[in-house]
Amino acid sequence: MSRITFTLPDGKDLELEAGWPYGEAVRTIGEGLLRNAVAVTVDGVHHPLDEAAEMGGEMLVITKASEEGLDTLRHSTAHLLAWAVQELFPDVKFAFGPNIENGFYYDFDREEPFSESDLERIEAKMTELARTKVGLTREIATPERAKEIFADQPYKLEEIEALGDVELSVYRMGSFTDLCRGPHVPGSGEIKAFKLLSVAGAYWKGDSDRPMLQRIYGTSFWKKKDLTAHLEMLEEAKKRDHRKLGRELDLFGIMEEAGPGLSYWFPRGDMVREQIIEYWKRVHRANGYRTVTTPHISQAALWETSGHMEFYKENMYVFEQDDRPYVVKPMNCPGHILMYKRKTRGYRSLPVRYAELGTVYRAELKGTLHGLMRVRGFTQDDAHHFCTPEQLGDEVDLCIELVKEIMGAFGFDDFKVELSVRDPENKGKYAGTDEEWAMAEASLVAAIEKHSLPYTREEGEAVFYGPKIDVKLVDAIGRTWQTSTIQFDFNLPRRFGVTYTDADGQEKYVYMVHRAIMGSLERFIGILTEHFAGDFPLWLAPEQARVLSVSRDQHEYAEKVAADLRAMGLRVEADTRDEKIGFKIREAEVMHVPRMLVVGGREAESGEVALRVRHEGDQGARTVEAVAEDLLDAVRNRA
RNA sequence: GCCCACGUAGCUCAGUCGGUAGAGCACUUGCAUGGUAAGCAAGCGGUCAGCAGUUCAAAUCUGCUCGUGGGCUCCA
Repeated sequence: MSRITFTLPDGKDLELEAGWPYGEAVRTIGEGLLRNAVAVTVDGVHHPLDEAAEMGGEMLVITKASEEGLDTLRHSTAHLLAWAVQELFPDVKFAFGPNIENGFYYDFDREEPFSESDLERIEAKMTELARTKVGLTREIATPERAKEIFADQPYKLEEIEALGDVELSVYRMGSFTDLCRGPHVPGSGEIKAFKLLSVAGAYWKGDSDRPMLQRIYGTSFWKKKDLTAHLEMLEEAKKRDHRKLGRELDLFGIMEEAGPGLSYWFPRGDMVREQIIEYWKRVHRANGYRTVTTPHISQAALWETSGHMEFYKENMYVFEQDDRPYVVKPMNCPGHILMYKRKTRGYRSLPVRYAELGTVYRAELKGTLHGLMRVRGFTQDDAHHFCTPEQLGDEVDLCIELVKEIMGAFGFDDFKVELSVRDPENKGKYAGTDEEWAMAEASLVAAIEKHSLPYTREEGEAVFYGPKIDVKLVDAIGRTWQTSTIQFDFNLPRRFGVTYTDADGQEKYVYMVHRAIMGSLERFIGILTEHFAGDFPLWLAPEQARVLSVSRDQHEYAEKVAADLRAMGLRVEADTRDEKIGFKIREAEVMHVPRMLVVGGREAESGEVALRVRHEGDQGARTVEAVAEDLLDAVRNRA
């Protein structure tokens, strides 16, 4: 018997008798590790633990505790789902079933749509099949052999064809066989805590010209406890849904009569919006930006120059005036460029930074609209930096600084950064020179690293006109939202001839940076609503305090207290209806008013208020001055 | 745009087998002036999203349209 050698990540070598299962190699490292092992990878190829090892190589053990381990479980659960579907609906054709961020899905081709009750049946069948505790075994197949196995599975055959003449791997779990790279858990017995969540349509390979399949989504965990926690998070997200809170708290909404994707801001919501705008403008002016305003419509000629009429037309609202085509602006950049170009610019006057809360309209596909998160009319917190190559680093640095400062003001301090660069294989489809791309990328990396933000590099994810950084934030219940973006543009300066005169007297193209921090104001307020669950901090709350009179005799005093507080710049209303105090408190609580100032006979007498804090309850009597000071303090500290 | 589901009063929802609609809250009015999350009573309010069809009869069945939701796709 020959022996084979595995190299472990720590550099140590491990020997194994050829033909023994990989699990034995893992056992040599440790019994405990074997118990927690899911599968192994040798030279990047996945193998089940009970598979006979034939060749040595670099070995990695996938454990349950790792992210990859959980991904593996979810992928295996997708197979279990497919197996259950195969048992219940033998005529179904199978497409793909990968793990995804919080779970997994599997795409099926079936005439009849799956119903909610089908999901219950499938889930019950999955539980039954998982309990058979069969192993998940791997088999190597040539394309010819794979075509035999999947003779009646057109999607698998298409995939085998696409993969070409390579060694394929096939996984079997009970009577279900799938073309799959793996890895998988050792057996169905590992799959215990899972739940099917929804059915939706999905195109084969995401291509709208290909057949529409039925996608079943689900999630899976090692422990019941973790599944329960995840399902509770989903429940919590439902409770925080900004569409629901927007209606309940009388903040914003979409009017059916007016059309889809168009948001309306009611008095309370508009107040929140105004606080954000005021803060945003203050911060920008303090950081060397000049705020500007550009019109909502302009002649289409402007968008011919920018290239939008050619490449973005289906997303634009185009109409006619004076026999000329006009466009409702989908972006603010051309407007800012015109402003930059209104005078000649020398290198001494750069950088120029124009910022605008510019409302833009885009004809998004109807099916993609979603509350405030995806609308057709929205306000970008847009800015454009025009600078020299030497200034690039500082400009990007400023952008990141502002992202941290502004997001920090709203309580977000956990970010995920993605750097999107060119597809190195396909440089031809991008604007700009190699030199420009290299310099832009270097300045982005330098800025990210200076702020020691962890980031991922996404090859080929850059837009054609330049590399970019996208920042995602993590909210109160752990969800991530993409908000900020910092993008270079090597395209528009050339199209519009945006230049400056350098020290050497030469006219050169400016470097142009687009950036948005909140992204869309509407969407950002939607995110904030969900993040705070409707409990906006005092500086944002539409109504910071409500004075509640206990009985008729204090109505006048209540109005006076409210008026005094308003005079100090606070947002305060008085509830002087002839209702019981319990009723008024309930209404104020339901509307998420952070402070309630109860005034009865005693308080009217002493010139005080009884302070009630939302979520904390009755705090006892306070002077009006003390309450005012406390409120003003909270607003100043943006608490 | 595509697949699936849904659309009943301002809101949340009930409505059986097809027999032209109900509740709670909200609103209006009256009584009650009550001390920390819903006082009592009466009243008003619906072309059952819209249009067409089947039927003696449609909220209910069918088709189309609009809107909403879960996704796909798009985000030059």
